[in-house]
Amino acid sequence: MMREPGRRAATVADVAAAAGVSKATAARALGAYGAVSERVRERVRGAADDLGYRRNEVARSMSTGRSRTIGMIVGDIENPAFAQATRGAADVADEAGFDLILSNSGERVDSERKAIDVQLAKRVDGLVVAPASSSTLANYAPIIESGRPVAFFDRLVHGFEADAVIAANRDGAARLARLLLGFGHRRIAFISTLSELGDLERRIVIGRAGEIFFEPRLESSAIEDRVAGFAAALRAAGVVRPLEHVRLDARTQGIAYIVRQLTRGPAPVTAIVASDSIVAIEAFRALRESGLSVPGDVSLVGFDNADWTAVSEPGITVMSQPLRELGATAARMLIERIQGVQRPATVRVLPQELIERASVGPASVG
Amino acid sequence: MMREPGRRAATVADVAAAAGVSKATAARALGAYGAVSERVRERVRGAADDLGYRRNEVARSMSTGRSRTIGMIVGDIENPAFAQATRGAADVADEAGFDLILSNSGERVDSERKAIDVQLAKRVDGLVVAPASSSTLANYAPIIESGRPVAFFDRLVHGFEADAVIAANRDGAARLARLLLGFGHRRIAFISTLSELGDLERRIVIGRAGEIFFEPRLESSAIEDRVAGFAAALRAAGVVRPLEHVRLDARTQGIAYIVRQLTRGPAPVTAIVASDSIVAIEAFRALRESGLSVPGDVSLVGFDNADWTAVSEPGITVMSQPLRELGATAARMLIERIQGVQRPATVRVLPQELIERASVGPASVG
DNA sequence: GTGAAAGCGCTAACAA
DNA sequence: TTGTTAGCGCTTTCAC
Repeated sequence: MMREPGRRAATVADVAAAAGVSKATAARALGAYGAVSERVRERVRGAADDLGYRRNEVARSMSTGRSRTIGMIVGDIENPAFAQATRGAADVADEAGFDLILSNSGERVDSERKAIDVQLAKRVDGLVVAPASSSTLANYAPIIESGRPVAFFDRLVHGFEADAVIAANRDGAARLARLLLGFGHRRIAFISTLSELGDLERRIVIGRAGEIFFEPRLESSAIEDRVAGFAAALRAAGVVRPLEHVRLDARTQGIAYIVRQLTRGPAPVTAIVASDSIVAIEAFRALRESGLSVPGDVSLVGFDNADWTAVSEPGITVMSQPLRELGATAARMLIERIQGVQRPATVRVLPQELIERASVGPASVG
Repeated sequence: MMREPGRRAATVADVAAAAGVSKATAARALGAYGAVSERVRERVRGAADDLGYRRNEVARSMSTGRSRTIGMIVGDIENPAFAQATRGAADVADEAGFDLILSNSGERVDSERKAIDVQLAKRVDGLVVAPASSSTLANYAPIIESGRPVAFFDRLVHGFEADAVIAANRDGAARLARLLLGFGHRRIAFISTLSELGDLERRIVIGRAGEIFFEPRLESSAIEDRVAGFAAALRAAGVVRPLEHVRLDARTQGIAYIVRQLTRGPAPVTAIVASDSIVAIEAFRALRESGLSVPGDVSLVGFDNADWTAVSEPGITVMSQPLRELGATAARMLIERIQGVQRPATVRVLPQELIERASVGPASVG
């Protein structure tokens, strides 16, 4: 039914009056809760249609304390990886009757905190977040205080008891490294735009099973796992200083600059592992502009099976991430919690898949 | 201040009590409206901090009728083009202190209607939407009835008086076509996954200035404009049946199939215009798999300057869309409306930019 | 099965 | 400048 813009929207009270019943009865009929007789229900529904009634979800949230909305915070929507994860979460949410409020953290801890505050203020029923920092527990404390659940995805928050779903980054990175080692590479670079710089060598810790990790932890648990897997594979192959060519926080200097630097000098790297598809594409361009051929002069592999990696020349060998599943699983775990399922905090680890293309070749002699 | 999860959240009333003032005064101090003395403000703020008070936006929306939230509905977040537009809108919204609720329409009219209903029920202050159909006015009527503003982006809704921002598609398509014509192409295909099939030839209308349009209109105004610009350029160059190789709704048959079909037979096309980067990448792969070289056998151009188009071999010549600006401008227009600016509905048209790469060559003889 | 009334947490009109 | 009071539209006891 057409209603003039500006006229006050119909409320349950209006519908109740039109149907000749009480507000409570009308609300019950409209909200599909409580018990209403068939006849009354129909009468109310009819009146609602006539008046063009649409439920005010704000008022409903107000009285129930629940909003049927989940908040999602990603590093950057524009990054296709996050876009896919968002899609995965959105589909699950939609299926379960939840809406999604989306925010960008820009991978900045303070923006993330603000985003969390805002979403909490909106009384989202729970949050799905790709933590901007794996070591800033303080950002997530307000969520717990609010009594609402949270599910992390893509990265963990060290020492924070919560549901999370991540990819098998350590294993994936190790497989990528072994692939390169198998082609005779020894000087292999690892480049990421995330996580802080610093004296990685001094922070490395070898566990009793020979596993490698860092203390204190890196900013992003995903990068930490990748670097650890990468380093462990190199070390297992006898490379003495596996961290020598690791470059984190690459945005500061610029990926192109770093690539140039790494591929020059007396002992240039012969292979590069790019920590995501954005690093990969920039590295790929930088190599090209330096007149270096892939894989002739330098082999290049990356994470994320971005669409361009299939059509570039050569195609890029990548460790594909279960992006949609990451988002979908996080949303699913969160919704379970919202619906009251009780179980200890769980971390799910999803496998990665190696997609071999043509960007890896034998190490050039040098 | 740490609060045990589960304990009731502090409200203005609690803060007021703790600060020894009335609820109204506390609310004024907290909400930064009305007049409060400096001393009282500080006392209230202090009490709020102690109690870990965080404002309940739902309650605020309830009483103000405004939610500081704008709804955005896109065809598919996973499509990088929408992801960029979303980013543009999100940044503007954020800057202006608004949040964004995001929904996918999946380019389906009924899903879109549901999404609009839900967002309206959430009492968003306004909507930014990429209409799933340029001719289904009914979907947007509820927005007007609700008294809330809407801004369309990327596509228009014919006959619907509202703010909108689109790209100069007609011009862009014509430029792309002229580029190909200049290389001697005459049999040029245009492929899109959107808009319905049907007897395009019979629907074409030539205006008195010689301009081309369709009656009834196509499902997507963007595609309509692109086809019209494309056809007009071909016709101006003396191509008798400019619509002969136009293929819409390509998802049904599959892009690969269509490409194979178009490039075979006695009079194969020598060039393809892909209506977006997803069509382009699939067409590119199909050509490759058919053993056809680009641009040797077939030239390929597209819309959207997707990242892969710069690293594929050859690089793809594209008409770049002002995606971020499309989203940002729509959000800006919407927020102006929300803030009460009065002006007639406006349609902004943003220019497209030709990025020439290596996917266009002389028409192969045949 | 239905109704009356209270209340969610905030803002806003009015009074002091 | 501050306080009192009355809602916003819905859900939810508690009676009947």
